Amino acid sequence: MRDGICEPATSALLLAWYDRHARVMPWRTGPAERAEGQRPDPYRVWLSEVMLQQTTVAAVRAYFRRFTERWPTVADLAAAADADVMAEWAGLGYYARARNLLKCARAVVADHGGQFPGTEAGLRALPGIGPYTAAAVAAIAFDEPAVVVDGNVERVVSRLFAVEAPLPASKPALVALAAGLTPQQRPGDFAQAMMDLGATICTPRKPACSLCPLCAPCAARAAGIAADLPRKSPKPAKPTRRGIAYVALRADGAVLLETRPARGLLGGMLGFPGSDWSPDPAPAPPLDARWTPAPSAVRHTFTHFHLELTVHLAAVPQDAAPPAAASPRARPSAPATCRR
DNA sequence: CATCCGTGGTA
DNA sequence: TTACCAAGGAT
Repeated sequence: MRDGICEPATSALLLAWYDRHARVMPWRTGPAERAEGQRPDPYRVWLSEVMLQQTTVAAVRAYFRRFTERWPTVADLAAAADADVMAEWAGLGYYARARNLLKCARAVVADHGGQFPGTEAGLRALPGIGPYTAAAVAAIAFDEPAVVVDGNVERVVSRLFAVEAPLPASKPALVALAAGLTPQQRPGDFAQAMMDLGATICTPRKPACSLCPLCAPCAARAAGIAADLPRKSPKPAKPTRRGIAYVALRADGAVLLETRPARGLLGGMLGFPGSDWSPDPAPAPPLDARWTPAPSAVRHTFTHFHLELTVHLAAVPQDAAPPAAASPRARPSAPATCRR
């Protein structure tokens, strides 16, 4: 962060708006607490920022509450069993975040005496903390004037300065422009204000420019192209993969699940045994039984491909056991019933 | 640089 | 129904 090139007028406009319109969220400290000089808890800020990576506030709220109730401190989380954390994260997506969450908590306890590093560089060195999260935690929890750039900030800045070059190539230019806006005072509030603005007013489609505190200085608004920015380079189309999932039902209600390999797609999560996912999957039943295919397939779309799963069902006896190597790397789970 | 990695909401 | 989008990081 360099000093001397900020734009006080714009950041002041935004902070004044934030003081009136900041959204209330469980990981934020209220104005009253801050008036008494309290800083946000770095553990809660970090946890919320990791959960919020590519994930909406609405989806995160319940998960954040459950995590902080079950593991109130980073030391509590560091002492948790892997399977408990993965199970608590189930449904939130991007499961590498949960694996790195545990690694990070354990590194904070083992290498930093249970206290999060207070600098951007120190945070950046921890697992699962990249440029965005390091800057966000440094600014919000430690009052460091770090340059916080997420998807919201990219959008706000590209419009404010009418940057027409497409993402992702324009990212460095947008970061430089954001650096010029970032104030030395209240950098954490500024960062959250930019993100609140992007989430509620400077939205991807139909931005509410008439309500925007930065309407006056906004170049895209003046040029009538706010809704067209930021431009983005076209993305390749998603291919379709197919597969077979085997659901073995026991009379007592238990279902056969396996723990997936620790890395890769859905790594470390529980799942049904199944075939590979490819254009032409080979059948791979986990045990001998009278498998009956379900009439219609289950469709799901991941980040980069469509999946069409055919479900095969079978009732199995109480003492049924899959061969030790039913699946090359996955391992059978203890008998389980699904919660969701 | 590009690619891989979920899920739910929305137009 | 489809495509895009959301407080990204690791490799």
